[in-house]
Amino acid sequence: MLKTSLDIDLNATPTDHDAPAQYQISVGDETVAELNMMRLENNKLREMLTFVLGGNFLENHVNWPIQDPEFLRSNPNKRKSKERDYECDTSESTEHITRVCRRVVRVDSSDHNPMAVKDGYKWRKYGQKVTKDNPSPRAYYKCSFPSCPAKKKVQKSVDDANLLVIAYEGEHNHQKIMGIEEENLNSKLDQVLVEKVANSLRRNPDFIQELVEAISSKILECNLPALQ
DNA sequence: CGCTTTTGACCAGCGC
DNA sequence: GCGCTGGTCAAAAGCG
Repeated sequence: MLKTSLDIDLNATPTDHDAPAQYQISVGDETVAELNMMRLENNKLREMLTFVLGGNFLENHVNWPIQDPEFLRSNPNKRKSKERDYECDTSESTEHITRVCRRVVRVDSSDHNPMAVKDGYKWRKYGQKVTKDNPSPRAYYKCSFPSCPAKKKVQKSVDDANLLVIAYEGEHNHQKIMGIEEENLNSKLDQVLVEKVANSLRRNPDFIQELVEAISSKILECNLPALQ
């Protein structure tokens, strides 16, 4: 039976890809040399993929909301009993309730400016306070748009200084001010980056050759048991 | 000059 | 009532 899927284990060491004892077959010296060459090329390809997929290459281009233990701890708003915390809840209620939507944003350790986190709106800082449960000061922002009630609170996470905890309160009564252009620009920059890398790899005959040989050797490797 | 940031003072809710 | 705490105000300073 032929295998049609191709699985590449990037975490595996080169020896992991050596054929298990039950799959080993006797071949001539010339074929053994070719297989060794393929293994070397496979290793090269594996290193290239590890470089592209690993580290901060992709991570630095993404800010993603994640679950943070700090969010899961209850943090009741003691001041105003009518306000209730929502985790991005969009449910309707007849009672006027200020909606609070929290998110955690991972920021680069070299850039701790909360305003570096672009969310599409223009904010004006109106206060800062050191809270009891967190040594990092909490900053208070209001939306700069006239008569817009939206606010946000920004504070570093207790557990990880590279995490910013942002609590949005209230809803914007206007369209995004400046973020649309920036988000489009970032998206276009990412697309351009991906296209450049892809074009660069496509133009590199060595890469194409290595890719073809790696895939063919992998297919060969997978088919060997079936041929037995 | 206009806008933003900083920062101390003030206000209000809650627990004891 | 009092103290603690979080949230807001507003004047001064900073910046482009």
